[in-house]
Amino acid sequence: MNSTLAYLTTQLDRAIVAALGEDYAGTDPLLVLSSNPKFGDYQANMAMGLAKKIGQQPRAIAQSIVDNLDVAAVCEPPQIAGPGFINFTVKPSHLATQLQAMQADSRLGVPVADKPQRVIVDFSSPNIAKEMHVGHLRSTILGDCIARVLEFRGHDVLRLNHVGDWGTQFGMLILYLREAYPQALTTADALDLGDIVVLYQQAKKRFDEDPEFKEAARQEVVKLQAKDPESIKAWKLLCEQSRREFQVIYDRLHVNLAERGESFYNPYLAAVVEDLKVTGLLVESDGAQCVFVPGFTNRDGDPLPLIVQKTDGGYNYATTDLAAIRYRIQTDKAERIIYITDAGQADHFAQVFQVAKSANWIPENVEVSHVPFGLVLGEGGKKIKTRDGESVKLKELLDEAVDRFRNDLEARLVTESREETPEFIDNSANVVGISAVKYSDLSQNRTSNYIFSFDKMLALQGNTAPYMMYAYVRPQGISRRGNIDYDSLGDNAPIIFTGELEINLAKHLLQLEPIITEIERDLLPNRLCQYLFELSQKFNQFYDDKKKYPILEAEEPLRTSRLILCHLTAKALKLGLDLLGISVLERM
RNA sequence: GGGUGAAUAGCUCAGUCGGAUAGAGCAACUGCCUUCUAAGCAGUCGGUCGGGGGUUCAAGUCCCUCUUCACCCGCCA
Repeated sequence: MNSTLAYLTTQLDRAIVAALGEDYAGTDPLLVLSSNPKFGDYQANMAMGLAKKIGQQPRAIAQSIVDNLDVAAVCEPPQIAGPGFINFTVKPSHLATQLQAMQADSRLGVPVADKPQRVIVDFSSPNIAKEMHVGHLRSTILGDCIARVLEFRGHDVLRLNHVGDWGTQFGMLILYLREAYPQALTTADALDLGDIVVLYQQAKKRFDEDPEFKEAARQEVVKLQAKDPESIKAWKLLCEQSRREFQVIYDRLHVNLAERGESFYNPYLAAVVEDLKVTGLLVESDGAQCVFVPGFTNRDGDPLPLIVQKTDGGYNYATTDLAAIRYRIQTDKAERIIYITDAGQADHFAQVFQVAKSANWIPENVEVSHVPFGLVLGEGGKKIKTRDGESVKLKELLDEAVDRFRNDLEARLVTESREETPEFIDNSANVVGISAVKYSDLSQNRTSNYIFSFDKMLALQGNTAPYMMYAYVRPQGISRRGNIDYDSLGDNAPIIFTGELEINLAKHLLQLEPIITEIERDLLPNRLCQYLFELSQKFNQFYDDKKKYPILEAEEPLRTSRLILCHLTAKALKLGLDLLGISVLERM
């Protein structure tokens, strides 16, 4: 908790006891950030709720609490307003003290978690023998951001890529390749991944239409599961080729994660079914081994099973997910497991978690959560597709963002008569293009569907990556222009406020810590984006009023004070963007 | 049919534990560069928070109901 908030909570608790008696000790003061700056910085809302209980007017209750309240070390005298709100305004002297502490702290006042946890973030998870497409974007970007926030807070994070590298799909692909292009099964890189994807689609069509092919594909899966050397060799070739292609994308996105695909859990699948049998949860239904848990029904209203072993003896993804939960808890010692997949899988995960709980596989101290996200849609809210109706490849989407920004930049350089090297243009386009794609996704509440728009994400104004990156470039420009080494400004220089815009900026800087701990809990990166956007706006307002707030031209000690505000803003923006997985540029 | 989620300004979206007069950005219009990058800033315009009921001192937020949309619903993942 933010130290100001903690202080006010403590003092309010004392005042409540002094005013209303020991019975009211521990009453939640309902202390929150003010809804409107004109009401100050914080407001306590408990007086209205206490009114009926105590039988007094809420304003009278608020008054008696304020009469017993001592917050003079931090705040101006509290004000009672409206029906009984208690409003607090933080003293500039306290802001200055806190900013100095922030300046002296390499973590900008964001402490390491009290109890670091072993956390697994399961994200990205593309399928082998398919190309990464727009559908993998959100999981990859959100997962990376969430992992970064947890890592920054000192948690021991294991980032896992649960790739689809097993199952029915491989039977049909291997079978089809044997007919259509047998070299692909024995020779590395005999086909481009793109061709394999096309062949996969043909195989899938055949699988759906031709019962004989379907049965033969099942036999191929059996061979693969039985570790038939030829099948295993083909499987490994396909996985290796896909893995290299995925890595190209991850490198471009600066995303790190460890591949641990579905096949990893194969040795543990039989035990899952066996243990479910022992616990008495396993039921045979239409030849399949199932678990029924309450609350899940099918379209006829009958109980919906979680099938853990198919009629043909094979296992499916539910079995793999159960085995993965067990492995992650028992072997990886995870205390928090986070699955970042689309909202369409919510029912599946709810069911899998429920089964795991029923089987007592999830101890009290372990939290398992599905972090769902909405679909990526094209403009107009329709499914995003190419002209041919195919899903858009991630590579092409990133290329287009980079190209569009490069064109914008080059046009701007011409109109501004600026000369920049090809390396500068190239690097800027790459960093801004990729950042724009990431930021536009992260800046929306992940739970809703997201309309993908190059024009909006690359816009130079508004809540976009370019705007934020530009806000960072400005304080960096000041340090260059003034030959200032921000790091040698020292930790003890006085912070002086001469106006409202400076104070607004200072107050916002100090909200970094509560925002980050909030995201650690709620896993909603858009809150961080909102914070950074507002920080950028507040800095720009301060920066823009050159007459009232000169920086390099100011007299000491004001000059150093303002340079510290610039430095803190730059550091907060850089840290915040880094937690989003976005790099900054020193010059744009 | 059942389940889940959504519906807020012309468009794209925020809205924290229920708190004061519902906020941004875009678009449209108006101002501001001799001076740290104007990729910026200031301002104007724009709302029955899908409809109806309820709970509450207080509802965009909680409950019920209706409408519309999206996604999911036995051996794919």
